[in-house]
Amino acid sequence: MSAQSRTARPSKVGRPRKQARRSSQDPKEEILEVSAALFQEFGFTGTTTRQIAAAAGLQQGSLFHYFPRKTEIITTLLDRTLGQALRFSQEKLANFDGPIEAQLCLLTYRDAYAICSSPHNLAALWFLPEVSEGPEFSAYRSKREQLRGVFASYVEAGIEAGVFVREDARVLTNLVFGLVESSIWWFRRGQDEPSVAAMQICTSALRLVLTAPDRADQVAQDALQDARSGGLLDDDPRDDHG
Amino acid sequence: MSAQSRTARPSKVGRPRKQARRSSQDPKEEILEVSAALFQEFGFTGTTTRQIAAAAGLQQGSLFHYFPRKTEIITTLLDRTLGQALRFSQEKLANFDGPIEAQLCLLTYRDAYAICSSPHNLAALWFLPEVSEGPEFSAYRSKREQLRGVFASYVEAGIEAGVFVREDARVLTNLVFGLVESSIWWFRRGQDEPSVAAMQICTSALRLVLTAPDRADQVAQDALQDARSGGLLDDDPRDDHG
DNA sequence: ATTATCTATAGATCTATAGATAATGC
DNA sequence: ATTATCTATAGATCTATAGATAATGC
Repeated sequence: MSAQSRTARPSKVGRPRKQARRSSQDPKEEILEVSAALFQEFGFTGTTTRQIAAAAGLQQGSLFHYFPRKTEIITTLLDRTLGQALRFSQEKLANFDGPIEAQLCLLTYRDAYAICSSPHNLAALWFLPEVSEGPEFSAYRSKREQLRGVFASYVEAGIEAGVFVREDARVLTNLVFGLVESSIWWFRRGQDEPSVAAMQICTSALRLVLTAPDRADQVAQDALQDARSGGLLDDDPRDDHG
Repeated sequence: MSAQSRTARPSKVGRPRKQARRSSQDPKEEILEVSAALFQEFGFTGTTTRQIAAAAGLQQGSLFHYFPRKTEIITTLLDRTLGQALRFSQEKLANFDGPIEAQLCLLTYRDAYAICSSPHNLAALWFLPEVSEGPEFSAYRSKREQLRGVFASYVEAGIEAGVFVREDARVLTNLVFGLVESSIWWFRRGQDEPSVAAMQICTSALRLVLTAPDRADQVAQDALQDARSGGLLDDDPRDDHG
């Protein structure tokens, strides 16, 4: 999380590795990266510390120099996934005074973009059974529920204003949230373009909620142009939702 | 799968259990049920045969009388999840000659209903990392891809006919499929009503794809009424998609 | 002296098997 | 005799720790 922990620093001190390093990355970062990939392939319990160590180029026991327990690897990853998304909605979006449909558009765009542009599909970690059910992760889950709550508040405001369809707000929120998160499963990293996918998702979300759904395309285009010229989408949204 | 395997038959023969049975269900069924629940809580690798046995009221070793290996428990469950959904689209829906939007409506309704009405949220098993990535499950995955293919063919036909929006067919398919499957994560068994949720989902799907999205509600209502009077939705869609 | 690694291993699992046991059925 | 169960255990893990080792830095 700290700026320092992300920088590459191939330390010279310490006993040399059995197998020479290939990557000149911070070992801790490398462990996190390979773990993210392995967790998605084998699950959390299904991934062994031996596998992680091998993928990161260490011996099994050496892993514990960086993470005292296996669980801390995944909690570190989870910690990184929602911070910016929440900050965006609370700091930037809250001060953006466009119509409610433009606000929901930006929220969905931003979140979808974050999911799609994250290099290791970190958002998928929330769907690991251990994470979505285990008591040791409930603090992380409530952070995610907070994000869903932001979606809910915008959906409710839109219904209230008569701009969104008068349907069950909870279901409507979940459909929008589900639409955004579906990109976790179909977006192809390296082949698809995050900004294109995010635009398709945000337009689709508007078609779902607007009482005048044919306006969706226009609303989405205008909202994004507005936001861009207002500097609302300036910062790189990477390392956001995952 | 066979009719017989689902019937309750509390056998009198054999050594009595250490803990007397509570349920008078077929033990094999009981094992499948508790396993489904445990897999969702702890994952496949994260669920031990000891946990399963305990939940089913047996000793750990006795489990292997019913399933020679742990993997066969989950493959049996997966086997049950897509059969009817595929059969519906291939046999019934293929012979239904309504407009393309009505056909997609019925497909989404039927699939969403199956997901929501399944007692143990079996559709969630597809999202277990071991299942969605492991080579030993690729045969099961391709069955699921077949279902996605059915969705794709309807979406493509609708675009071709000019009734659906001219967007990337692959993305549009995935958004619709994602919308349907999102119910896996938000539908509350026992609280929400499957038919209500399925109707909301199918209407929303139409709003996503139709060039005239304001027609969505009307199209969905008409399509379902038509299908019901035509006997298309007669059979109980339980034990379908999961 | 400090650090990053290695090696070896304790202790706790976990799956699956072998063989005993206690019912019913014939 | 057949069946469904139990008990005990082999063999293969898996996480985490302890202590040795091989670098750099002072």
